[in-house]
Amino acid sequence: MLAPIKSPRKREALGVRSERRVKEILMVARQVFSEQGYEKSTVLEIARSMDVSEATVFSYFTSKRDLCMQVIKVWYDEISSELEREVPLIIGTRAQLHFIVRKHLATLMHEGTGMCKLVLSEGRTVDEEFAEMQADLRRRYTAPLKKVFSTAQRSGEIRQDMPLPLLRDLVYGATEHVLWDYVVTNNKPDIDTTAAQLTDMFWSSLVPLPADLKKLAQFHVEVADALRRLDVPAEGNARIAANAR
Amino acid sequence: MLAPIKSPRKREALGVRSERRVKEILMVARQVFSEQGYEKSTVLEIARSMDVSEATVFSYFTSKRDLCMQVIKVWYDEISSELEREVPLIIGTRAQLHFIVRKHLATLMHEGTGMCKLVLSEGRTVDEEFAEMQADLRRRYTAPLKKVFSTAQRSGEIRQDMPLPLLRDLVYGATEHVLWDYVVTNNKPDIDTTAAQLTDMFWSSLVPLPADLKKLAQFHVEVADALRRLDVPAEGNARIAANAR
Amino acid sequence: MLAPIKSPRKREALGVRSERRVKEILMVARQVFSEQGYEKSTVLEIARSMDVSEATVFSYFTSKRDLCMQVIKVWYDEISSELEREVPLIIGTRAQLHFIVRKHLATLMHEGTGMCKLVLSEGRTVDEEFAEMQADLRRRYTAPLKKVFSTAQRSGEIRQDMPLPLLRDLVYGATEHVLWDYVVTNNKPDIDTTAAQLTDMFWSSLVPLPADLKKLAQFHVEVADALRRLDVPAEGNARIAANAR
Amino acid sequence: MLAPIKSPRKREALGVRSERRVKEILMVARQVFSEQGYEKSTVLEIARSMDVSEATVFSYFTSKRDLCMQVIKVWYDEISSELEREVPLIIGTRAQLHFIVRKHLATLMHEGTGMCKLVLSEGRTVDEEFAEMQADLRRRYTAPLKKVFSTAQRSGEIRQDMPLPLLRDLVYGATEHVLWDYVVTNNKPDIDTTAAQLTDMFWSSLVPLPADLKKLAQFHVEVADALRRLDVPAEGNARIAANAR
DNA sequence: AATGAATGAGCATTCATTCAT
DNA sequence: CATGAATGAATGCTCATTCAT
Repeated sequence: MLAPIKSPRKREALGVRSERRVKEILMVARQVFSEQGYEKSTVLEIARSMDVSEATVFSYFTSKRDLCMQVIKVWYDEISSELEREVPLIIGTRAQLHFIVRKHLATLMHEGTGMCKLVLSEGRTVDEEFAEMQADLRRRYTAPLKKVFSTAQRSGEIRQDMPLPLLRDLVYGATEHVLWDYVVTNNKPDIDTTAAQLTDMFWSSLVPLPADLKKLAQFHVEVADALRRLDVPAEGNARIAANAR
Repeated sequence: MLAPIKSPRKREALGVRSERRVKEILMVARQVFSEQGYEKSTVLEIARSMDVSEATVFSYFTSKRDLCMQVIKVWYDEISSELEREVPLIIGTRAQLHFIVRKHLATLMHEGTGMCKLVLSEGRTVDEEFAEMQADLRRRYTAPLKKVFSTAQRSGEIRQDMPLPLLRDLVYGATEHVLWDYVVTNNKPDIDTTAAQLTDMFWSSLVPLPADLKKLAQFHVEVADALRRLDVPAEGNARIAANAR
Repeated sequence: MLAPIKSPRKREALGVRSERRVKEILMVARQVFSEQGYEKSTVLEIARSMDVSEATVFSYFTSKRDLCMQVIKVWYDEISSELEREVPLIIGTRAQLHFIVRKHLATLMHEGTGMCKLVLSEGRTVDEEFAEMQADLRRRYTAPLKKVFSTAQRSGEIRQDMPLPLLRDLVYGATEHVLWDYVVTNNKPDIDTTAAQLTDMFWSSLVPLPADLKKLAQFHVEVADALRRLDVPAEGNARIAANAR
Repeated sequence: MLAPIKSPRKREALGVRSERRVKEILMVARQVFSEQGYEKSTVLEIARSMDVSEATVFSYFTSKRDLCMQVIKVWYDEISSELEREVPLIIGTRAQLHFIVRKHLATLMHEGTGMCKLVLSEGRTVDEEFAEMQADLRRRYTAPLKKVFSTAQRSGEIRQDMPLPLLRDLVYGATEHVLWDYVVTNNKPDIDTTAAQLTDMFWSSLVPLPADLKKLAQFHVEVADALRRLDVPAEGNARIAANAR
């Protein structure tokens, strides 16, 4: 099932000079793709941006899609490596979660809305052929968080009644939604604040609620509800609720 | 005398037959767009799928983009209407949240991965010109949840220290990430289970965690007392655990 | 060789009401064609301008080209009729020439650059099939001038050593070139002045120069030339030349 | 960041091979355009006529209109250059006029009715965007005649009571009307005869008609006298006819 | 190693024209 | 008589991709 990669003979014999070229092209391509999006970018434009002919680009990458995927791959590889190196240095599940969330936000926002779009949206469109590669990249990228979570689950630090993928969806979904908001509205949120708030909420979701507290909270909700139904302003309750964090 | 915008063929005063046609085209277009994505779909294919000429399609919609936007708009309008009608019938914030999450999951998964892709990914790509319309649709669509949350915040039922947009990002982000997982892996998760789990986690994030749990206990005692005075037997024993952050 | 006119059965049985319709359409079409030019005009626009469907237009005219040709024909017929009626009322060859030139200028400039363009340029483009009709219209249109000239030639009032068509080319060519200038630059020249000037020049060309005067003029030219070659400023000659009308 | 105008493929740094191609395309395009007219010609046909793909043509010219304009421009440039070089070599205003008229006739008739149509009719239609360029070409093309006339006017050799543009309209208008006749009737007139006749008529229009012919006679007498004093025998008998308006 | 040149395959969009009702 | 609806047939233009040099 592996995409039958048209083995580019040329790629084999790449010397040092060539490696540099590849990186150069990837850099420019990242720039162009993230500015215009995949469909609107043209190989010509990429080539021209580095004073090279289209043909040259095609001698290093088999296709436009290939090039785009490499761009995305580079991005994922970079941040994945960093995560793999840095996360283990953090102590404490919550702190690790916070670190990952913050990093995700920060990295994607760093280059403006461009990479956001590319990784979050365009990357998704670019064809089935690369679906597997995408999945692999994504898997590696989310592995650190997954590891954090599975360890924490095993130790009972976080709730065990939720499937791991769902926890991942919670974290990345919410975080990326924030990023997408940024893309659409172009309002750059404060990274630190947002990361803290997100982590806070995630943590609330993750932490195992002791049965009693849970019951208590539920009770609180129900009473408040009942009061509301009686048209009695539940001022008192509201005040109780208003002092968290 | 300014360049007279050549209005598309007819479009006004649609007869009954025409209305049917419009709907027919929208249906087929939804199908095609959701299967292939916007860029890879061609108007020709849409036309052929309904044994009609390309020109016919263009006599009902001014452009390919117009058509696609209408498709997306119809989808949003439908589900938005339903939400606006149904959510108020639900009693209780948590139940409303659950309803919305479940509905979101169910609706988008209902037609296979197609509409997921279209709404979640393509919908995001299709051009600046429609950005505003997209935003409007989205705004209306998320309005019910927003209202639920803002009401609940005002009453103190959910925490007030989180900005509304972030709460929305939490809910829609996580939910849509689950959906996207479905798109990528093609593993359809169980809707009810997932909705329940997500809601559970969201609720944990949303519920106000009183910093001073003693206050909560005190509240319990007082309410129990009050109830006793009303001859209503109160249940629930408040043993307080101290692990909330 | 006559263009096999697709006999429009409909046209035969046209009642009075229909005649009115035909005229109505022709009016609107003239408007549209002259504003936008043939290629850029659409039947749809013409139809809409009179709140009728495209199909209706086509039930009165076999094709867009037909319609355009009718528009041009109407224009030619109108002005031809007028010329045929009015020219004979004028007395004197020169006055008749002046009248025709002035009328040509005035009529074509009357409706702005639109009809100029249509009659002078678009009319020429619209297809070989109608070439003959065009030629006929043109022939009838130029007939009055031709008659004036042939009469004057026979009587010896104007020179007989020039072929009639060339005289016609002289008059219409120059006049229409003036009109075209107007189309291009959009500077409307004064009709009376221009007509007078053109007629003046035409008349000089037409009038038979008595051999002696001709020789004299030629002599004048040669002497002036010779003087110039000697670098002697021919002030005297210039002064002599400067007092004509 | 303004919408970056996607420059057409190459176009800069044309190699030797390319230059040849450009000329080749221009030649074929001239052929096609002049045979069919702008609107009816298709780039495809031009491409096929030279066994090249449509895309190739578009890689040398940004658009169909661009191509057509280049064709027209080349024609104008060629003849303009020739005129600029040749006219100054001619001695005598009348001879220069004759030369220009003859050249205009000859050049346009040389390639059959094709270039006539293109330059005389299509050239006028092809869009506002190129209006200015057209005007420039035309200006340069008519400049030699204009110069001849303005010099002759200043020296008093031709009448000064007519605006230069009108003189130009007279000459080019009549000449082009002759050409258009050729286009319509396909009867090729004899170039030399026609040029001579036209020039003759033009000259009659241009020559200053002294209001007081006596002055002219007097001038003749004086010059004759002067000549006699130089022992140069003067010919020409001044018998003055009185029919100049 | 680099590229100039060429192109195949598309693709959205327009409109005159037809015809059943 | 009028027309709503449908469409066939073009057409200009774009770009990823190939390949000889």
